[in-house]
Amino acid sequence: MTNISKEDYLRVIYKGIEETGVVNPTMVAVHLNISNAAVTDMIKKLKREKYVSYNPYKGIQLLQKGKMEAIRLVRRHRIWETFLYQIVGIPWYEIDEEAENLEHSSSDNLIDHLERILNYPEFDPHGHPIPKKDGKIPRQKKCFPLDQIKIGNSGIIQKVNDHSKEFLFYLFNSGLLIRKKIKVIDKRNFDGSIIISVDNKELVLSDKISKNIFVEKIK
Amino acid sequence: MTNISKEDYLRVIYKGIEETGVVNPTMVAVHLNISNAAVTDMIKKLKREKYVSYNPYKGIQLLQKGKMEAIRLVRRHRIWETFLYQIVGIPWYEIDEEAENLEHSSSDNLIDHLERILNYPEFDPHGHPIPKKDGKIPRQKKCFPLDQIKIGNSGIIQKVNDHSKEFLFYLFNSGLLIRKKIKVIDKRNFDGSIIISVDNKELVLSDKISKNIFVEKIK
DNA sequence: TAAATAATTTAAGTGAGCTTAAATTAATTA
DNA sequence: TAATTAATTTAAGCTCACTTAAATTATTTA
Repeated sequence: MTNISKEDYLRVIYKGIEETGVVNPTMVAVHLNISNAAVTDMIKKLKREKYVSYNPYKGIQLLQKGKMEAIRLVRRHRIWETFLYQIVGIPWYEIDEEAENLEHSSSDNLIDHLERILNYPEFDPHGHPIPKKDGKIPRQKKCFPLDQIKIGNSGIIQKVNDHSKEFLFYLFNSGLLIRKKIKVIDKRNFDGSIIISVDNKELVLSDKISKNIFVEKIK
Repeated sequence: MTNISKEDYLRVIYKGIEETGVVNPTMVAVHLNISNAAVTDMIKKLKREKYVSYNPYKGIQLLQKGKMEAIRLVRRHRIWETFLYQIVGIPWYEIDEEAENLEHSSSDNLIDHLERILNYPEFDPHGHPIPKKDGKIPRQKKCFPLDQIKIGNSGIIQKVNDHSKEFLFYLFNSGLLIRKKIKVIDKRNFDGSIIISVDNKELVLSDKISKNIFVEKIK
């Protein structure tokens, strides 16, 4: 048994919209690693309770109530990540899974305390904005997935979109950290991989990796 | 639905034994606020999985496996309480309920980090010992419930056994904190209440209150 | 020691959140 | 546009952790 909560569904829907603009039940099922039938059930419930609107084949939308809940959860998650990283000293590539556990079991009051201790940070260690208590989301720098940067151009890593331990551990060991400057040296069209330089070293990145690294363009 | 976990049962059994020496299903049901029948079910399961031994009307015992699990949970709980109090700044009378949420969703690794930050504390803010990683429990000062202290004698508050917000809030506002020195001025036999002095003020405490305050005797 | 009381167990049932398999519906492609 | 493919829903069923009510068993008390 998995026992995923309503909150998890809302978070996945929210992040799906944030990242790809549209979310359908299959995407939710894949992300939560459950059957489509289970998602159908839960969407019915979320719809009945006015968290989402939904039309088959047209995608799921968050209604006011659902968006608020999702943002509250995302806030809790990202504040925990920042706290675990900055105060507790958990490594960058482990904070996501710890935060995922804690986010469901912390009161708003506790989260506000953590935020104060951190001095009201605007971004988490992966570069994602931390929603304020009132739901406002800090403005992000305009940035692009690394695979869209042209040969010869440079950028600063501002965000990573995949939070799996393996992916982040790889980036960590390659020195591909937030705020690092990189330059695109070459691209291989046949497999989409990309050659970049960081810290005067050259690295070959698969398209799967480069699609999940977001950089701010610089001259 | 309440959905109390196996861990909660073990914790209640452990603390029951710690405090009164013996635990039966009814006590567990009362503490967890569920029906006796639910406890019967779970005890069957805990027994089958070798966490506890049990004979009707004879009480529940923790087996090695169950004791280890319970101690692990108690450790997590008390380290969180200490962390929330010392590092996060949550008030004394609120840490128990926050910790109760967090204790189920933190890895051993996270707990070890918190313990290090706290410099390996031996007691939590309520005066209870924090089990070490290896399961060892720090030695406590010999102490007695306040209602057993004789008139004219003094003591130092070392532990409180009721962690409810209302109880602790009352103690907090009366200045009855851990390490405080108190003296028993008088007792009323007809209702078991007791008059003590703390910080040069006199207080009347019901027997329900004084039974939950543990003091170390001093001359 | 029999009756009263208290503790415990059994029985039947509920709701949440899943599962798989089959059926339906929509979108895409030949 | 018909056939194929993909997305979605329905149906039936499972487990878990509860519930209440009734039955049983042990302990206590008169």
